[in-house]
This record gives sequence, structure tokens and C-alpha cells, in this order.
Amino acid sequence: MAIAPDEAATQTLVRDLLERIGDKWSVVVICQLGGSTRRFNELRRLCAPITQRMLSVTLRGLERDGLVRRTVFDTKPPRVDYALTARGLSLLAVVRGLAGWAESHVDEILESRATFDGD
Amino acid sequence: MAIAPDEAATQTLVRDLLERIGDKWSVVVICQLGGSTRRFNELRRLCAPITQRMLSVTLRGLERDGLVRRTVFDTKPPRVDYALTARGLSLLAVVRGLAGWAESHVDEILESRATFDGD
DNA sequence: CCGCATCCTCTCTGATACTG
DNA sequence: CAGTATCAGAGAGGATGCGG
Repeated sequence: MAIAPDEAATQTLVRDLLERIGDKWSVVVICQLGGSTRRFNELRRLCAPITQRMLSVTLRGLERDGLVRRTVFDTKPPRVDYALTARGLSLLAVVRGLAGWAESHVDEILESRATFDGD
Repeated sequence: MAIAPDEAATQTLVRDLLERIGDKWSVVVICQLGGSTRRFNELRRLCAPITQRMLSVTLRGLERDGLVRRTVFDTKPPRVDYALTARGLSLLAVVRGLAGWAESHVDEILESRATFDGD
């Protein structure tokens, strides 16, 4: 019978999470942030070819959800550091888990795609 | 082995996976398919309020990647069954893993969102 | 150096209507 | 029952220029 006691809740939770990290850049930023602290343009280079705008938007979203911490230094020229919070780090672990599955199955999936001809 | 042997590859793999399951309905369909075989309209009710079109599109995508198997019975009225493949089932396990993280952190994230006012 | 504002395009999604 | 075709709206994402 039921392996999953509450399928509906599972779906909703996962969909919420995917709306968080399912966008184009969140995962890339999280991975590049890793355990290190990075400055804005440094991160931008690491996440190339991300645009300035999308890095800004993505970081703000992650910060909003408490996954990234933003530290402003009131110097000249200005300096802003970004780092994963503890919560962000735990998400990074989840992302690495996803990578494991993807790595194991990417070849088969590409194979399926190539073979598929619409039935 | 290293915690992060190849960050760049990790990002790409995860992004590819998210482009597969990051759409609005794939996860819902996969969850509802679970271990069971379902017919089209049955699945449609379970995935409500999905539209006919989106269920069709989503299933076709999943089938294309070998995650769902489509079985046509040449009867009248027509009957088509859908079920997860072994690959699809392994993905379902991954999705349940995501749900675990989401469940643990959804409250804190909502809290962060409510508190966040642009720093 | 850091980042916002504007505009614009392109994809995803949903509504609706039609077919075997 | 199980789809496909067409159209239209919404929103993500990219280009560019300005400001602190």
C-alpha cells in the first residue's frame, strides 16, 4: 500500500522548494558560494555568464529566504561580501544529493531523448 | 572522496535535472504516479487543477526521458495507462529526499521571508 | 565597485475548442 | 476516454544605461 503517507503535502513542499531553487541561477550561485565568502564581482565571474542584474536578483532572493548572508563594508570603493548561512549550507548538501542522482542518470536520459520519436 | 570534487560539473548536472523537474507539474505527476499505474483522466483528477493540455505535455516530456512508460490499449473507448519506469521510481526517491529538507526548513524560510525588509 | 531601473523578448502556462 | 490545435496572458530573464 502506501509508501508515502501524505503525498499531497510532499508535492506541495517539493514544489515550493523547486520554486526557490528551480530558477536559472540559484543553484549555480549556491554552489559557487560553497563554504567561501565571495564579493559581488568575484561571484559574477564564477557564475559566468550570469548578468549583473540576475546575480543581484538571485542573491536578493536567497538573502530573503535566509540562505545567504550579505555583509556591507562602508569603504571606498564599496565592498559587499556574500556567504551561505547555516541553512544555505544544508541546502548545498541537498543540492549535492541531486547531483548524485543526475550524474548517475544523465547518460540514460540523454539516450532516451535521442531515441524517442514521439511513439 | 572530496566533498566538492568538481563544482562546475555539479552545477551543470543539477541545472539539467532542475530543468527536467523544475517545471510546474512534473513533480506532481511523478508523486501521483507513485508506484501505481494510472489512466489519463484518473491522473488528471489526482493532479488537479492541472489542465488537460499540461498533463499531456508533462507526460510526454517524462516519457521522452524514460521516466514514465505509456501503454496504449486499442479498445473502445480508448485506454492509456501511465506508470513510472524504474528510472522514474529512483527519481521519486530523490524527490522524497527533497521533501525531507523542505519539510525541515519551510517554517524558517517563511519566517525569514516575513522578517526580510530589504536589510 | 556595487547595484538599481527600464525596456524588451521569449518561454511557460492556461483557456478554449476540436478530433479519433 | 484521450488527446491535439490555437490563441493569449504572465512572468522570467537578458541588454543597456544611470547612480551611489
